[in-house]
Amino acid sequence: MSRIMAQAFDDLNAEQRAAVEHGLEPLLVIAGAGSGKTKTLSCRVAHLVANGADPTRILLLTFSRRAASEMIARVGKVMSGDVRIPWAGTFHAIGARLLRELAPVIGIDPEFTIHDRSDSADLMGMVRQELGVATGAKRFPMKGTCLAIYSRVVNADETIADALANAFPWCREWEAELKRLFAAYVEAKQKQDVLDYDDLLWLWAEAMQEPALAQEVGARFDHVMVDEYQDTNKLQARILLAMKPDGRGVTVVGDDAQSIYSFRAADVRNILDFPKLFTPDARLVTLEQNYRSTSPILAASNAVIDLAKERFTKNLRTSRSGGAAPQLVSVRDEAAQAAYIAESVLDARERGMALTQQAVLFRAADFSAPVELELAKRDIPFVKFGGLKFLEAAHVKDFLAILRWAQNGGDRVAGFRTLQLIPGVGPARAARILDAVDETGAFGVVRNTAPPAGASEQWEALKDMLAAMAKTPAWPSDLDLAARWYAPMMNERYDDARVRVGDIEQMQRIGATFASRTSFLTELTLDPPNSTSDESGPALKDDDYLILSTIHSAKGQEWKNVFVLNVVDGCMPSDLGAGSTAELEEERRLLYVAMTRAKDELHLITPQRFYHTQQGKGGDKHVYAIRSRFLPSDILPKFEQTAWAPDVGVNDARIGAPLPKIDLAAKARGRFG
DNA sequence: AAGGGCCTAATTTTT
DNA sequence: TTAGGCCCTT
Repeated sequence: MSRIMAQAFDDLNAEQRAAVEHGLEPLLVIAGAGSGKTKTLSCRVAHLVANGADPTRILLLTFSRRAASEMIARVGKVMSGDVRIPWAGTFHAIGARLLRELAPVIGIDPEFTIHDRSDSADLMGMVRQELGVATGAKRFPMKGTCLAIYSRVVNADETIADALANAFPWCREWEAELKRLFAAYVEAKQKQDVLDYDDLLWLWAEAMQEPALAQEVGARFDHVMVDEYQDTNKLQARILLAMKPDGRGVTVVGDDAQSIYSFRAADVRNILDFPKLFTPDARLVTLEQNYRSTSPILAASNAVIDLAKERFTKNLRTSRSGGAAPQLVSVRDEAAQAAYIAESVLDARERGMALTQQAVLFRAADFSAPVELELAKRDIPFVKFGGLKFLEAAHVKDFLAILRWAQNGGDRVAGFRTLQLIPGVGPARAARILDAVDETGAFGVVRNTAPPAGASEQWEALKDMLAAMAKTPAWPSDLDLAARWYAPMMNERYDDARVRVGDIEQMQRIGATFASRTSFLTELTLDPPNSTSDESGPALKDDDYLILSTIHSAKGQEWKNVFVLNVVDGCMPSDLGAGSTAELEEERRLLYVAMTRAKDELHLITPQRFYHTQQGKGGDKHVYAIRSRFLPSDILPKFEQTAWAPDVGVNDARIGAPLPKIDLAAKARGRFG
């Protein structure tokens, strides 16, 4: 046993040690925020390996990509030398890997392409159009909504009727049409050798219904560990149980107080009901000692989660006494909020706290826009996580579509997009061309099609490019071929082509690090660049930078100094999430997750007014916001309430104006009563 | 059949 | 504000 490992083991508390040293029987670890969950899990892996377990026969499943990389890094750190866990990743990534391997047995093409959310929505849109379901007088759900419903049906293992009733009640009248639509969507995917995210789980689960396959796959792994189990859905639970019916070697870890993904059909019952799945019950170990936050921060967080309707875990305790109470900061508006953050961050920096030890968290990705502006103005470097935009940009999608279509000529979404880049080719002609695709793929069909009038040059170029790509799958030179073909079209289409060219170059750089076209396209879909720093290159990585993150993306992370934006009703809870009780409770847990990220200092910020976005420059139309309902007055003593205003001056006439007196309580009653 | 222009409705969180 | 859908012109 290495010294690092011995050290890590010595630091374990009794509960952590129990989890680490537990044997083969099924094990559930309820691990509260900051209770050393990752440490416990990685020590358990190290302990198993030290006692003779084969690392290649351990399967580590996580919910998010970020959790996966964190876990892999920690396991590597705790274990001596260069022990690697080759089977570690998200459910989706592991699913993709297994399915490529199992493809011949389960009747799918091993070269399948994976569609991301927007590709899937596009295909759904095409099918929706063909089926003509949307022609009536009443509005049929939009393509994105259709996909969301489909996804719910698959992930929650529900019927369409139940999914509609549970999550999309306003679409209930369309049940029959949706059923037809989904049937056609599934057929389209199969015809095109395309899988969507849901297929990665569903096909895996279905393959495991075949006992021989389940036995074969299950027997590959002596240990299966699942992190963030509270965020798994019914389908994922089904996969786990099919692989390990008796639960031997299974460890699941999670915290029901941090369940925040029910919009993705995550079902907290998975973790709550886990022990009873087995006879005898699975062993339950509870970690309630928090090592992260100071006691005032933890007390405030506990107070927030205490108000939850339903609780299964007890309050956390900490030994980190002392420290300041969390701040509840009232500011005039979002601009002042941004200024407050910039100044506080710099102030903390002066006190010796690195920017990477500080984070700004928010409910929705665009809340951070004013903060980003302010930070840019003051030259404070930052990296933003969540709200991924890079792959959503039209030019990036175009570029990837070219590569995808070359890879899989049957991929209609990719072909449709690529073909329409050519002047004179619209939806109808593109569809006609795609209908003629056979086993000769994209190159074959282009070769056999007459060029559209007036675009023979581009058509020839397309043919040459596809020919070159088809000849020898030469990676990464395919990237250059695609970029060179696309460049003139980008200039035609976009006024800001110069900026976009930079993105394409970035894609080329990223792509060049992959071994093959297949692995590039697969990885990019399953693990898209999730921070804006990924765009601006690795240079920033060495520097000190502030973290901006959605709360969802912040899960599992911790920082010394945490700012939470817009802790007002309408933002937290989000107006959109305040419908049902269940949604509201999830919003509450979201605030809890945000607060428990903080180690030493925590600031909840409440801007008093939000300006209307549709108005001229000097416009003063605004609405008043009230403190989040998750912070009722009786828990306010857990906070230090302050008001903050920026120094007067600097070309903003609004700053420094006297505040009007308003009855916010009355406003609140009027708004929701 | 393509493409531009206008109107309308939706608007979060992630694999 | 913007993305998507629909209609009208070329």
